[in-house]
Amino acid sequence: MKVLCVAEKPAIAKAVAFILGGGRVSTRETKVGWIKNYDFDFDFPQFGSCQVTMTAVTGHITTIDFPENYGWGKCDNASLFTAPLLTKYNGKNSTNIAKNITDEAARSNVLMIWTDCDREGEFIGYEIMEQARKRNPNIGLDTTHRAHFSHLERSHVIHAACNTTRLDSKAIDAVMTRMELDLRTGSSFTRFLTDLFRKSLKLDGVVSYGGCQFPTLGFVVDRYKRIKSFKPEEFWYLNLSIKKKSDRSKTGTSVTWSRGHLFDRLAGLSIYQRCLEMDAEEATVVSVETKPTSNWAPLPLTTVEMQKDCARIFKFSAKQTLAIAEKLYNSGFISYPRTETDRFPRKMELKKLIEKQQQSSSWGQYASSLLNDPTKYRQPREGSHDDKAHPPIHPVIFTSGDSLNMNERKVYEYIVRRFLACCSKDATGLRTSIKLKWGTESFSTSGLVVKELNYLEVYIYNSWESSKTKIPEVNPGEKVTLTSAQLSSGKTSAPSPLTEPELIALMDVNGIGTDATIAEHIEKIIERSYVTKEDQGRGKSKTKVLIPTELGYALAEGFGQIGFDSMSLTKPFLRKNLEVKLKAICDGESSKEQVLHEIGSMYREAYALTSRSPRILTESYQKVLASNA
DNA sequence: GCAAGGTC
Repeated sequence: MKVLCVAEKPAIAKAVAFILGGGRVSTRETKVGWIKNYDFDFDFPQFGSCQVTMTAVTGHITTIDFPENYGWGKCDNASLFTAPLLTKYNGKNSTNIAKNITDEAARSNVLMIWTDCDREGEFIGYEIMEQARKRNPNIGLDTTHRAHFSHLERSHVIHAACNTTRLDSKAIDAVMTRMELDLRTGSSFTRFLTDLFRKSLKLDGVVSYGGCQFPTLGFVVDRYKRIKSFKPEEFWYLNLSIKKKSDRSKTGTSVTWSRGHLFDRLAGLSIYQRCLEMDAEEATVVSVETKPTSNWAPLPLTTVEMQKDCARIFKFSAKQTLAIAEKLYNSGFISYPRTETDRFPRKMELKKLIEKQQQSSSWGQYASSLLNDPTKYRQPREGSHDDKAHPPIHPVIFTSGDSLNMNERKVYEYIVRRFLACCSKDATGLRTSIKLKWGTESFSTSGLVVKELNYLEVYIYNSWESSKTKIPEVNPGEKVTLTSAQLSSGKTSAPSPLTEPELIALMDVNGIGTDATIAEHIEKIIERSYVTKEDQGRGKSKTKVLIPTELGYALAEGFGQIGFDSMSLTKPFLRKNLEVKLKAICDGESSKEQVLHEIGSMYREAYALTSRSPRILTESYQKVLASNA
């Protein structure tokens, strides 16, 4: 028997081949430099002793498009909602990648899919099968084997090889549905918008619509509008400071009013006067409580967390961070950088990874202490996300960083420190809380004493410090002197423009894009001149913020005025709705045809509305220009 | 010249 195994990426093919081949693997080159064919023997319980070839693709092999006669300007845009679709190779290497599969499959009896165990992986498996059956008619959905694995631990991989199932046709249908809807809606609206803004407003460049681009823009515009419409409000609060009676110093400890802020000055004033009348000199300690507290070590690292942190710590864009992480991955220094998983598989040998970091002159000692001191190490916390395809991001081998540039070194160091931190105990401290009563009002203050830094010793990006000003040592029932008691006022301040980490977080929770694409969508709306990135603040507090351009603002406002059942294209609901329906397909609760019809007709209606009243969009733009003039 | 999803 001859078995052809195909993985989603070359690194997986190599790793699986060397595990199954037990080290006896011969390598053949292909026409595509980075893809190799690995030959070895393996005993599958399903087929007995087999000759195996393991190879890979690099993600999707094919993509969908419209036929020639539906090109830009050659047809009515609305016809794109019903136009026929064709499948074509995705980029110039795909032809050779596909041919390698076809050739190898022609000489094999069995096809076994080793793509990532997620929705897209299932579809890539289907694409591989389609190439394989071209010269091997025995291969089909009901004969193709599917290995299920989520990491590359040896016994897990062998178990996957021996316990194959079939490709999941529901997941394949869900991906087909997504692809078709994205293409039809994206092309129709993009052609319409581009032509409209070119003709009536002489605007250059492409004005694109994409189901992820627009909600991303919407988040930026939303924040901008909140800032624009912000009106500061005055508020009042009791501003109280106290000190122990025996304390001779003049300064007191400021305590926080339980009512927070009052927006009614007279109400504040009457409370203030009542308290003054009751006691203008002292307040009473109600309770003093000292409790152990902890500052939690971080969860295992996901792509989105890495991007948010690198933006916060190093001011890198999400795209820059991912590009650097990809380079570190391709050099073998870190694990696969695109993952949603924030829990390590229980069986994974984390201590072996820590061992490799002992040679570092910066964090090596800490790594050693985790291994040698049993009170230091702990199994990482487990988050609630698991993409069933990749483990959390972690360092694979140590590098001194000699072959890396400065930014690559920073990201590598961050990934190592994050990994060591999540294998560490939480930081611990003692928090003392004091509750006081002055007149009718309650106040509180608290102080922190850090006891053990633990993970913070290695995770230098977070700080948790003992309170600078010591809180007074008082007892319940004790009277304390008021060093000041005033009714103070302040003004609410406007929200800040959206930062990239905030945008990433919004996209993540609203299901806009994936770990691999969030950075691209942000980049895309900048490239389209819908938003710009601007520096805000100076020195250490300098951050980059996202501001909508006139065009971006006008698009969001214009589409907001066109009511599609209150489902504006710039809001995340439509995309979320699509995701929910795709999941329904995967769960067998809906079908490809049903979802294509439901969502497709919604977009067709939206397109009809928009194309019937193009002036809403152009006038929205002119209005923005006029108001900024 | 259009989308979003993989990956190099």
